[in-house]
Amino acid sequence: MVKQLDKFFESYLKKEPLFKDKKALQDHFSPDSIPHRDEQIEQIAGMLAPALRMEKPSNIFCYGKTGTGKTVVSKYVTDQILETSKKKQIPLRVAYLNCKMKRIADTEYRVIAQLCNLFGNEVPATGLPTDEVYKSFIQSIDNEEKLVILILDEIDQLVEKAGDGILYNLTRMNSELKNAQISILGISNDLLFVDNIDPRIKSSLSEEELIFPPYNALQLQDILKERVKLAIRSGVLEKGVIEKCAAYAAREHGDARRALELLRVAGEVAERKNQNKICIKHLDDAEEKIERDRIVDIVTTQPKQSQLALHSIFSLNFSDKSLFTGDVYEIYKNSCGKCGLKPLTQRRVSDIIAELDMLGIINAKVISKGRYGRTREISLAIPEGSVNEVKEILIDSLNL
DNA sequence: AGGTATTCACATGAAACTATTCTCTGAGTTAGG
DNA sequence: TAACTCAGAGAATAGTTTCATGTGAATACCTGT
Repeated sequence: MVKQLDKFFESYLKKEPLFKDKKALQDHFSPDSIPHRDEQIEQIAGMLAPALRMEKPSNIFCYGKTGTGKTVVSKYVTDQILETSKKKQIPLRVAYLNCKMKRIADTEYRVIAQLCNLFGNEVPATGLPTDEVYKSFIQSIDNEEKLVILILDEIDQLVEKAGDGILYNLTRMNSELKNAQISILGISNDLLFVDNIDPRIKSSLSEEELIFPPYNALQLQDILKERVKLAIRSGVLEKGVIEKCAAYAAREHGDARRALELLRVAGEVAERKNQNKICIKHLDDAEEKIERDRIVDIVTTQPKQSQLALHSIFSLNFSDKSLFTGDVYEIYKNSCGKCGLKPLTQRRVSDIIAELDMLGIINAKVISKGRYGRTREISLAIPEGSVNEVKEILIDSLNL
């Protein structure tokens, strides 16, 4: 056994790796060139350029679906402008904040606290009144004349969770600042986002708007080719893989991130299977694996109560009859005792079911059964193959 | 038959509560001068 | 007297509970032919 393993590792090392630099296919990689986004780059650059003359740039707002290059472009442009400003000794600062980061920057307090920390003013994670943190933030940037460009990524998530008060306060902050000035560059995945915020905020926040259209298959190919050059050893890719990969991703509203992930996972699959080529078949495997991983990840990270609710749904799903909230709640209540959880109210379970629907684990559609009331019709939304795996996870985690 | 009214079984919203984590403050305590 | 400790008051936040209100269409109930 040991000898075999020994051999395995040795042959692993001897083998030519498929990847040259896997980083180039990963999420946070910032490429040197961004194909098919010249227009947006130019526009943002133009909008931010006044900063180099110490004039406050307009607030900018970028929309576009996921994986259309909003973040990459923003980072790229701000990096460049930062470099220039350094050369010319212009006091310009850029702060990037992803508002989706759980427990880091997803509430008003935490966003401001993060900003404080970014500007070197340590602020505790809790215990302080919010306006105290604002004061601290103002103090930390207003000590000298400078411009601050604030990139708020996934700003829609933030507003959804914490309301639009932050945006109001941030836009208003400029009038309180004596020396420094803040410009906001908001990035949103939700195209309808601005319609739901206070018009006053809207007008001050999106003085300039920018739309990132989805990539089409050809453009995705260009992006992939670009990255493949950096990431994968030449000759490893079978012909047609890039095309297929781009086609897959184009089908899903032109998401470049998805395309890159798909290619990376395909490579990993091929590597694990000990093959020296990445071929089209691996793409299918990759797609499956990504989906499976996503589900497993979601399920394992759910809180116990949600897991139990999910388990109840699973145990009822055998019968082909449609499944309603009431049924699930009954089973749920009964199972609570078994694994020592305090049963929640139906109100809460109803919300949990809605959450599970949002996560794409189940389908829960609100229907009216006329005389027999209104409820959610629930069914599973995960592929047959994963059902058992998920069940195992649930049983394990709830020790049923 | 055709039209209106009921009614069910939850959905959906808002507000209030609970528990946890953490800061700040000031009273009381301690140790050293 | 300065330094330290420790309890209590406040905050932020997540996760719920409580209370109130909303809702779509299958039935029940009329109505007039």
